[in-house]
Amino acid sequence: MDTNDRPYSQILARLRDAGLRPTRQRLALGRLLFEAGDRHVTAESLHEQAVSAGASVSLATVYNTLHQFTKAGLLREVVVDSARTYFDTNTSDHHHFFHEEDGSLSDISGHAIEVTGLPEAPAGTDVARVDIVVRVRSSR
Amino acid sequence: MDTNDRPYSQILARLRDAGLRPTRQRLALGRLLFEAGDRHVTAESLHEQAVSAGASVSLATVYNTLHQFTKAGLLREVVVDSARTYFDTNTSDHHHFFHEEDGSLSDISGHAIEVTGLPEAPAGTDVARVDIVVRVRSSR
DNA sequence: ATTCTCTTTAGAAGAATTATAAACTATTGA
DNA sequence: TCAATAGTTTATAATTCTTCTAAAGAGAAT
Ligand SMILES: [Mn+2]
Ligand SMILES: [Mn+2]
Ligand SMILES: [Zn+2]
Ligand SMILES: [Zn+2]
Repeated sequence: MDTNDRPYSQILARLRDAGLRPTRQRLALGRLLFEAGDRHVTAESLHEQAVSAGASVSLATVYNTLHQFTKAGLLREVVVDSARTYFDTNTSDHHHFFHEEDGSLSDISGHAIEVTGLPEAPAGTDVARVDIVVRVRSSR
Repeated sequence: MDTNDRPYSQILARLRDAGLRPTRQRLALGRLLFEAGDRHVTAESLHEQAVSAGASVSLATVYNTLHQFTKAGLLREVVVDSARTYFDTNTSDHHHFFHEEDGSLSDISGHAIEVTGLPEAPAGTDVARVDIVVRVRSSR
């Protein structure tokens, strides 16, 4: 009943709502993902963090969990690099700065953004999403 | 001196300007890429097309050539799918519709597009490019 | 022609991701 | 409580895309 119970129970509730059993692994990954504000992770980076935080979880489970969380709407995928998949804990409408040099992402709120001049979607198709990626590099 | 000489010599000139020897393989790939209007290819798709057009070229050479052409400014990469790399013969400022179902791309001219509300690039960085991907799906 | 440099290629290797199937664990309900 | 059940984890193999290696081949220069 101390203040540390809240995060746990929030994550428990998220797992419950998603129909996922609150296993040791999912709780550990859920805490890493959702207790620290918005995050952009790859399977490898989250696995490393979990292991170095003392959680015993396999890379296969990290992949499974990221995909399950994504299907449950707790995460979304961000495509910015054809070499690896990023997962984003911010599921609201937003866009990204992508640092090509170190592979890091930062959010651009979707509220202020407006795109004008887009043609209609090709005949027979509907727009699923509009993604904007601003690729940046260190100046000098 | 017939009309078929023009495309060849255009591609020869492009290779020459890029400092690339006009080998049988580069000419064949260059013709497939540049004689048919704007194209979006993957290494695999271009290799298949080359082979079925009777050109004898290895997949490794297709990868090499796509990267060399990109470095020379004849192609650009488009990141829309974390599973494979697309190369685009349209090197002008433009954006894309991406059909997630069949992996096809189509161009959105950059001229008409305007994005408002973008924050400044993070401190110490410069914008290298802004990419807009409109993900579409078949309606119904 | 000879030589030099660049290019191609088969095959190995690398990296990210997914599949398999056996061991494990949470949940259920006797 | 305690099986029985269904869901989960994981080591390991497999897959896919891409890059590397090093030897053979081909264009360019002399
Ligand atoms: Mn995936
Ligand atoms: Mn590449
Ligand atoms: Zn984000
Ligand atoms: Zn294009």
